[in-house]
Amino acid sequence: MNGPATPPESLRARKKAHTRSTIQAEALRLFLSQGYETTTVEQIARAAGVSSMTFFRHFPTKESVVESDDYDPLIVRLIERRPPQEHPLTALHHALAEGLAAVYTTDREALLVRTRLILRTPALRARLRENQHATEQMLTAALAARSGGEPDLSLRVYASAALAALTTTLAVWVDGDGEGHLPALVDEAFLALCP
Amino acid sequence: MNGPATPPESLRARKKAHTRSTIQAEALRLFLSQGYETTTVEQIARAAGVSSMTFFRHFPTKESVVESDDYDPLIVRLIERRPPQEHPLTALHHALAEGLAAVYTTDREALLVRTRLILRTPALRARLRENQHATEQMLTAALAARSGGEPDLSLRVYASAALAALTTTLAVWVDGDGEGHLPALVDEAFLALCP
DNA sequence: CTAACTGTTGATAGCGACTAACACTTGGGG
DNA sequence: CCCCAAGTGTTAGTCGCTATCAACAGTTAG
Repeated sequence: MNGPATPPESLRARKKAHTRSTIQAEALRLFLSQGYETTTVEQIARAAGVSSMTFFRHFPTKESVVESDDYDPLIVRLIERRPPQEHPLTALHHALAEGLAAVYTTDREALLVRTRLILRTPALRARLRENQHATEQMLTAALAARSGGEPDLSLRVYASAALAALTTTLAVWVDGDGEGHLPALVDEAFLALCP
Repeated sequence: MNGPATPPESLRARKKAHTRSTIQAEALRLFLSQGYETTTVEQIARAAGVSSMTFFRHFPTKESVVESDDYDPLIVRLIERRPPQEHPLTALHHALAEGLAAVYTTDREALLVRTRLILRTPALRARLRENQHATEQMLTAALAARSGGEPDLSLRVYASAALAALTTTLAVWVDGDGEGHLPALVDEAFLALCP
């Protein structure tokens, strides 16, 4: 049942991956050049040389085409690596800062462009918050596992507040057109939250 | 331009208000009995004895029919009443707690039912988060006005973190089917955030 | 090497949220 | 009493998204 009869190197898989990335690239290009709302799925599909049907076969919704890859597992691992007696907010601070720093140093420009698009498009912003809801529960679980306690109200508050602080920091960074040093802004945000 | 030629007591205005509240009531009833996604605007309109067009004349979207009335002005006023030297998070804590307590004591059951519906419906949750984005900016501005400072990163972090904590508290309250004492939960949440 | 199998795609049809254009009814003011 | 405008219904349309069916190409078994 689960045995992959087609190894990931097969021609079929490569073709599929190519179609997918073409759609994603064309979508981003169109969104940035003419706006998200005014771009139709039909246009994206045409630009990628496929039919609208194929678009939805690769992406469940129009919004999902611009979603970031899942950093959740990375963050969870970073949290579990923090010392157990460390305050939850401090642990979140360091784990999130570390994870973001990795993206910042390698993909700064892409991060700026995509974050700007997301934060300035209501539909994408809503989707982002929805993803954060899932991330929040992962963070809560990771915090509970680290300290050996239960995922109670305080841990959930820490997780949601930390994500809110991170998003706000990204918003400030984008508002300043990426002028400031993002890691420093993150530190400033968490410094305010847990002095 | 803005002069209300028709006083709010006119028959026309009363009819309009009546239609609006009928739509809202029927929508809520249908959402609770058969779910949000599976309820169509057409059904709501029929149940309210109007056409689908009329629905959209009163509410811009299907989601907006279940939106809470705007508590933002109330909260802003409560914030401005806090002593200027008080820590921003503490000021937000008391202002939000006070505002919520008013609703809690008078409309506890309605608050529970509506919050449950919103938090368990992805589309409504997204809309809630989108509203919070606007609320966040109002809170930031109110904090800045109170302290006479600028709406900088730290104030924005406080506002977003406080709203996240409040939402998380409501989620925990709803998960426990409204068993706990909501104001106590709010205090517990903010106690964790600013000890 | 061929035949059966499986995954990717396209065309068509359709639903539901939402909008625009036009005509009709009705309450309110002169 | 009559004209205006607010409120509504009808119709037709766009767009996101889904379901169904058929065609075709890559993969694998015999």
